[in-house]
Amino acid sequence: MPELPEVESIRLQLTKYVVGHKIEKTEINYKKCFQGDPNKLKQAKIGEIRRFGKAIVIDLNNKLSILIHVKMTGQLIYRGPNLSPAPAISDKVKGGLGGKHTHVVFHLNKDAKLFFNDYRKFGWIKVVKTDEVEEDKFIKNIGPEPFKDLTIEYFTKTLSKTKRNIKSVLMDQKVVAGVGNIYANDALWLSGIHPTTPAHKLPPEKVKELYHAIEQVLQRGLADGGASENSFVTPDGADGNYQKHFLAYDKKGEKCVRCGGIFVKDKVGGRGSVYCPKCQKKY
DNA sequence: CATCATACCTGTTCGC
DNA sequence: TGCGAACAGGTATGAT
Repeated sequence: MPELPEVESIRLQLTKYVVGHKIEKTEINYKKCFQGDPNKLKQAKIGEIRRFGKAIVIDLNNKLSILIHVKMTGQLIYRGPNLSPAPAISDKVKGGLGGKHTHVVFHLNKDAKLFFNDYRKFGWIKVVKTDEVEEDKFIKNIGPEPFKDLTIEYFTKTLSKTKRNIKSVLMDQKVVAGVGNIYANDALWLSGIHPTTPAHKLPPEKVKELYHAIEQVLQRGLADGGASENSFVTPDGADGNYQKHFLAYDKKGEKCVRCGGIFVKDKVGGRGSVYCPKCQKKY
């Protein structure tokens, strides 16, 4: 569920469902994904839910916070009285809730539960002091947030300083927080830029177009509640909708609606990249 | 220092 | 159909 719109959808739903609940017990079935002392969470009340790039932060009323990164296939799913009627669990939740891919269960008061599922086991949860969230090694490395502190000036300056291909730069969390493979593919298509273009070769007007394209595709993803192409589900257990509106991602072999070219898929920066070779220009 | 390749896992899809 | 290879939305780490 990984990118900004997906994680923000998680944050919004968690804010609706788990804020105010108390953690009664933390059940850990896969120790490697959990850092910190789960016993310290006992009886803590859940306060604000924050997001830093693709990371979720759950603040508790005992000066501790729970940091969560779902990586590619992690899922946070709430079942309890704040969700009624609860939608059916999507079949993307492999093994269901409490099955072999459920690594952590936060047992909350009022018979509620928050499940952490992750069949690929890349995701992690850690307990840190709320005061020290911003100093956390992972959080500290996250760059400016789109719609907040990502400015065109900073973006232009950063791109001018690197020779890496623009696709890798977009997915670099230090450059822009929250952009991953789907939205990088779509933003590059929207701005008509070839993914292997060296970042520093982009003319200023193209950088500007790309900047706006990033915000546009993220905005669309947010409006759709994220993309459920693979394993993403929202905490109510349902799917998002952005997968119905992909611009380039997952369109290999299909016709480009802008120029009629055929989308191709290459590996760029170690990841699959879909683009239209006819109208996405390399600089 | 900057950049690239690989590893971490398991489930699904692709190609012969 | 069957079976192995390649791949999947991310990031840390080690190599170059």
